[in-house]
Amino acid sequence: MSAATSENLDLLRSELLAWYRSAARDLPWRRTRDPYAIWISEVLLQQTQVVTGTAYYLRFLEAFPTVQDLAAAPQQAVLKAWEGCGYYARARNLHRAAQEVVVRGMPTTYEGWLALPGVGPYTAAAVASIAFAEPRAVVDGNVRRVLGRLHAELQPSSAWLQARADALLERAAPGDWNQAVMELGATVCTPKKPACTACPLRAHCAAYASGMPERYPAPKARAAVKHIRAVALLIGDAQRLYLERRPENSLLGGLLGLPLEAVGEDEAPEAALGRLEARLKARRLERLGEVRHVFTHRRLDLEVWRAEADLPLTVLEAVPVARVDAKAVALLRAQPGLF
DNA sequence: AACGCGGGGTT
DNA sequence: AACCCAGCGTT
Repeated sequence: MSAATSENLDLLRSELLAWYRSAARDLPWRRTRDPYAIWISEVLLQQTQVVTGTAYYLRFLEAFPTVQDLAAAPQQAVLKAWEGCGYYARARNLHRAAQEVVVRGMPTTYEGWLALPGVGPYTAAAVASIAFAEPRAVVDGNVRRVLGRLHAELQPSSAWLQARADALLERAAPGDWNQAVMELGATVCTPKKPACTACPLRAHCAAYASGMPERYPAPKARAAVKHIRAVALLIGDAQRLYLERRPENSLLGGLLGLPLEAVGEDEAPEAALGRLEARLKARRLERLGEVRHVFTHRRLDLEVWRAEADLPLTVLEAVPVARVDAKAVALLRAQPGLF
């Protein structure tokens, strides 16, 4: 009954592939063989669910149909196309990588892809297998769950996972195989209430045999969400605002956004507000309100003030703006009698 | 090895 | 509110 017995491997592979070929969702990146398009899809889907990533994929490819288009675009335009999708370092790395590809040519191997910025083991294996039929096993969150359950492993290490994935890989059809395992994890072998009765692998699955498939693998421990406070100044109006580039290695680093000042532990917001005014030579007008925004790893309570200062304004529509900034700007539009 | 990173979906 | 999502780069 275990997937570890080698006599079952051929059967397991053919059963999963047959299931995939009949049950696979019709996703846009499965309708192309263009390595560029497949690469874009894989980067977009890093820590982003398929349903969300699909819209961005179509929008991004429309804006930048070829790697030459992407390489030639200003970084600002690339970030604009990425707006709202999060993890903006992905967009910056993608842009840099496109410029490398235009100079040196598109990689055709796992090692070649791995050398590009923003391409790690997962993405390199995905592109190499799907676009170039190289036998490389992917390991992502879906694969982790499927393999963890197949072997009833509570805490699969990344080395263990890669070894199991390598051993299972259908080398004759690596692209379909990799997608098949992920598809199973996304649609059948789900985190909660897995649809084991619909699973082509249940006869091989140790977690299913245990009667409690949901227990495998155990949830990863997560860091507690930190609560932080900051003040922001809105200088300008809802169309044109003063924005500054946040330092790299900070929250929303490298992105244009409202000028912010962190409120220290045991500090009054007033103190941070004073620092912000001094730095920008700005004068506060009125307090517009407070915005609460939850990131993955922290919760930001942002006190928003309208202010005046002699600073260059940016047309908001032309630049990418993170959600938390958009929320703050929305306070302007909600303010009665201002405009 | 652990942490930081954004937003959104599901339960 | 907890947990997860077609991870990667930095430290």
